[in-house]
Amino acid sequence: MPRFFLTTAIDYVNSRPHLGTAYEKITADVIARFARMRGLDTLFVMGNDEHSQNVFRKAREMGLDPVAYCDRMEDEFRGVWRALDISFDDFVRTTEARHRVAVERIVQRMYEAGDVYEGAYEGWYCVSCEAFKQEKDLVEGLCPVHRTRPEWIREKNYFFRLSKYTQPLRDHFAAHPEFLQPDVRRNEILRLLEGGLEDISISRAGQAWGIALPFDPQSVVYVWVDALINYITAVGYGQDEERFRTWWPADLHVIGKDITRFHCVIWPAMLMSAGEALPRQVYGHGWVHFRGEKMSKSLGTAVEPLDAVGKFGPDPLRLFLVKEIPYGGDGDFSWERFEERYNADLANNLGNLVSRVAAMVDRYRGGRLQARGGGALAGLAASARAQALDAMTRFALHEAVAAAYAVIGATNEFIAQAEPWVLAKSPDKASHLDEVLYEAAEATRIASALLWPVMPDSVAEILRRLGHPFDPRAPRFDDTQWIASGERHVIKAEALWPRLDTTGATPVPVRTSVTDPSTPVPEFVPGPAPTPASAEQATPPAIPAADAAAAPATPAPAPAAAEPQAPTSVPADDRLGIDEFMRLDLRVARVLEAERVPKSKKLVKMRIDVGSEERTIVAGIAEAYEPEALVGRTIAIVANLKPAKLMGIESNGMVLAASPEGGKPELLSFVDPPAPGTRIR
RNA sequence: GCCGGAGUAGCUCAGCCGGUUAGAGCGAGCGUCUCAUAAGCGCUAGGUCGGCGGUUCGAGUCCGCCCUCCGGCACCA
Repeated sequence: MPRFFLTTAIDYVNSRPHLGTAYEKITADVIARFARMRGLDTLFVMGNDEHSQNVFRKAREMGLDPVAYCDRMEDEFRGVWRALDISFDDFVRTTEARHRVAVERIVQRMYEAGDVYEGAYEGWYCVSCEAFKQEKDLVEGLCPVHRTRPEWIREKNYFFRLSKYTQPLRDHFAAHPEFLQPDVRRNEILRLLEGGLEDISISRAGQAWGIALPFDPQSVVYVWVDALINYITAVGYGQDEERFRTWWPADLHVIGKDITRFHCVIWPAMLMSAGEALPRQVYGHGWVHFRGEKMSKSLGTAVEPLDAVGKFGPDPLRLFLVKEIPYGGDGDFSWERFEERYNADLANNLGNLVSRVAAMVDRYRGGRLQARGGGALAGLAASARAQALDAMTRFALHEAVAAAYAVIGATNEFIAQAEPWVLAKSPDKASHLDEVLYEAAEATRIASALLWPVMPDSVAEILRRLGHPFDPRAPRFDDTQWIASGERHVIKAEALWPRLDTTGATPVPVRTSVTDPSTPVPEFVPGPAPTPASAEQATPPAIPAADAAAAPATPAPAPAAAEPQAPTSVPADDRLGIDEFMRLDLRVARVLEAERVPKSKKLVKMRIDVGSEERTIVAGIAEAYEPEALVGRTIAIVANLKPAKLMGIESNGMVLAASPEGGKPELLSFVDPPAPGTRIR
């Protein structure tokens, strides 16, 4: 039997699952279920990413053994996946023994291939980001993302010769245009490859939480690298050769668009180095925004999927996410929109159709129907079936759903035209009524069956009512064909999806989840599988030796920015002493001249008066301020910063401005401007 | 700034290799049946297809320039 092996990104355990994470799992689940329907021997794997320093820390804070903490989180994740009806077959935890074996094996192979070499790294390291920072990445000596002081570390690192695989990767992309989809993401990677790749660090020294390098037990595999390997762990790499040969390479890695680089550059290069085949395809889905905004836990907009699921079960949410968001692009979720779609798609259309068909068959024929060939609707159902199949092979999940809905709409029209209630009044139309009823029922059944991968539970119920249930454990795509023989016993039952009152008079049962204040916001969320919604505009932390080209390929803990920690809740041990604060030389300054830095988007070069002297300072505020408007203005600066070059201009100091997440900076200003040079403290 | 994508009815979007009166769904308005969850069905949107110019017998549909938005990268010290 043909096989189909797909995976989703594994999740960073410190960050609870939310709508964005759920979206990835749901769409992957739809793909997996469809594959099973088509008779493919399907293996669908997910998992948790646990070897993060933050996980270790968090566990300690809670007074737990790290593994015990991860056990707890696993339960939580599994609980959510269960509630969402995600049919994964295996769940890989990176702390499992089988994963350690796989990691050791592939790293050893890479080492033996001569692709791993020893080097030293010295520099800043932000524990929260779990990434190296270059001096230029720091703001006021702090990690720009976490506002925490990075550690200066000096350690032995092992590097992977990623550079060596630049050309092989280019060739692979050229030979396999389908390797990375959708095209937008593919273009980005192609461009990255054009620029060439740099080697990357794949280890950390002096840490216990992680998997030791087989050739140097003092070092641990860098968490991002560790995480990617889960895909082969799942199929027995290093443990069960036969199983591995049976399933690898994976047919599809479903991931968020922010981590395409890891999956389309680093991961394939690792596999090439180890002499293994590359996954056939990687699909980078988009984000699910909330009311047009990126989701943010601290803003209370990280929608808890369970909120929707709690009231309606998983299917309405699953349908919404799959039907409303063209797969591959970003989408938007709002409760208003959700309710609108619920009423239109489920209550008014599919649900009502099932009700009216069942009611008529029950009333006019005692629930009995004789199967027979169909008319125009049968033709439409057949073409919808073909369209759905075609759409699914392109991962155009929304199109597949639309095809099924075309049949639902047509069936409603058909009923209105045929007017079974009129036929029922004339005994001589009995035969015609039989035909009409069956045609409507069968078209409804087919449309529903096509939706099974999206709404497995609801569809199973619909099929039961329509008298031709299929085994939910072994649904068959063949069942979406018109059945012309046999007898049906149709069951009339209560409404599947009662209409929601959206007039506003009645509070809707669903609500927006606001992060439970008692739940500490995770410090940070790296992990190879940052959830889409949480991966906002984070700055990819650089891996040592990696800059220009490689930096982008660096495991960018995008989520960092996604979880803007409540600014007030600074961990106690990260607070500063007054002496430390006093080291900052904050001064009042006056802008003498200001001009935009040519060819830059946000830089403004200013000549400022700091009382004792004049100096040049460059600030990234061009998007918020016109240079002319700055002249004469009194601002606040950090005066004792080391000089830095920006676009070739040396900047001596930094202007202070409020910088909202994703918004424009607002300069600090004074109601009654003090003299330039005045100390601020 | 560079690269890529997008800009079509109130909303969300289809419109392939250029060709009759530019479409769908939702919302809204009107009408209507009554099997059904006050659901369904029908009709209604007169939209400069972002703007300007060009190619062509003919252009949302191709070319050039411009504007706006999004994403990635390059500078947010």
